[in-house]
Amino acid sequence: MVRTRIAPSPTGYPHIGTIYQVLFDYVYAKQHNGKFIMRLEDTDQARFVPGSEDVIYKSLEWFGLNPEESPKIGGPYKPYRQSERLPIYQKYAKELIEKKHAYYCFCTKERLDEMRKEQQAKKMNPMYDKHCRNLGQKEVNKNLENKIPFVIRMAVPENQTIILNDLIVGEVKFESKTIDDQVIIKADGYPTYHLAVVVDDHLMEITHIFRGREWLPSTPKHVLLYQFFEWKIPEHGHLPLILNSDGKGKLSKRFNHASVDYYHHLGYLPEAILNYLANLVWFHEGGKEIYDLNEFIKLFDIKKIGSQGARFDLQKLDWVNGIYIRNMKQETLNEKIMDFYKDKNLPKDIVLKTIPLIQERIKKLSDYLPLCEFFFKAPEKYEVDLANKKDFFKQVHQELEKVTDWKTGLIGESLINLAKKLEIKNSQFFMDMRVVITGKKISPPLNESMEILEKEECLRRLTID
RNA sequence: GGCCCCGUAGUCUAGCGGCCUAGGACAUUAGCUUCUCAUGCUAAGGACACGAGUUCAAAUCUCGUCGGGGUCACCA
Repeated sequence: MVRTRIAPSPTGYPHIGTIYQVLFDYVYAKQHNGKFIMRLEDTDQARFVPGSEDVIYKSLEWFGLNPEESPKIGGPYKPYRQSERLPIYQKYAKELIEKKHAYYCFCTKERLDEMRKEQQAKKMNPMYDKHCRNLGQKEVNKNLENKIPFVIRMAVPENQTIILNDLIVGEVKFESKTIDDQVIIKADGYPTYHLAVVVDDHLMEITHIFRGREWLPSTPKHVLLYQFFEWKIPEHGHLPLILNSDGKGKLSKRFNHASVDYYHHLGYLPEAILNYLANLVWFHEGGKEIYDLNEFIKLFDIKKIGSQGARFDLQKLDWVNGIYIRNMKQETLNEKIMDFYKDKNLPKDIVLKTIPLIQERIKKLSDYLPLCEFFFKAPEKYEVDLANKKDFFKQVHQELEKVTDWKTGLIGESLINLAKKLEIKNSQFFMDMRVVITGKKISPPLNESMEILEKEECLRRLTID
């Protein structure tokens, strides 16, 4: 039974990279009739941000990537919050100490800082000097009795080649001598990520670990821990990094488009974001680029995941999002727009009428109002100076008054006839009309818009002062 | 700096020794459609980082150089 997981930390608003990872966890699990679960990695008390846990659930729900087990809904492997599993980690850390695969370290922060400083001065790699690794049992006991603060470190073997067969990266080798004696239990008794992740993934019977490439360098530590415990190592798949659009570094919070929130507020569709994210690093043999989640579950082949980091391209996301909008049922788009502008109280019937006019003109929901505001209130200013065109509009007014059946076709007919009569080029004629009606040089089709606005309102807008 | 990963157009990629005159998509430019914009359709420009080697043949294999990224915490 395939089991995948997302293990976020409650440290703030979800990052788009988290969703990217969840996408592959979720899809892989679904594809193999497995389960996708969530575990909260809240072992860093210093970085804890209240409320983040809820926001994570909301985000996952928005994308439709709900876990089948989580801290909120529970499950057979509970608890799912690491802060509630402390005794478990303690137990396993003790086990490691007994097996001599870990040891107490009483070094002070000051000593470690100094040591690192010296190492750097000598251009050496900053690594723990294993000072406490060979402490005698007596001394250890004495320190423990005297309540000297300690951490527990893993005892990395001297000369061992650690081989990882990554589902995405392939075979990667590490030499154990380049690996630090990592802290696994902190002075506050909490485990570090490295211990907690290994223990929990094993206990929760996780079979496949998908995560960002930034984790690759710490994976040998995890492999070592699995070996210490004599546990089966789950499959690993290190996903290509998503880079900032300028290519400088991984997608970071410096850029607002790293946050899920950003897309929500701009009216991107979650299904389009997911499609874009999948397409960013994964290639469909048939060259298909547009596929929804269910289709992706059918098509996905892990072997086709790329190996380079990919820059996040907002323009392409816009393109994908535009396609999803164009393919949407009018009623659905109407609902989405109403929901997006729910605090504006737009009249739903009018919005529905405007949908056919704007469906192929907007790329995201937030494009709607800038394009359509004139339907709901008369323009307060014009993008073109109309001061010397009063007479012209008066003539149009007279002409349009005669139109009794206020329908697109008849409005257009009347307008074109007038243009001909006045010997004004259509382009000029309609541009002036467009500006007086909508206030802007760019708008949905004019005749259709005028029908929706209704005769009385249009005539009113033709009178300017 | 050590370790690890990676190098095809501005961006994401296809390519697995001859089918490559290097294919597709976004973006860009031009044209058509047209009352603006958008959609749609058509077309154009634009790439194998560099250098050696292996081979009858290299984007593709090897080595080196250069470049990019990740990571080196009692953070995850």
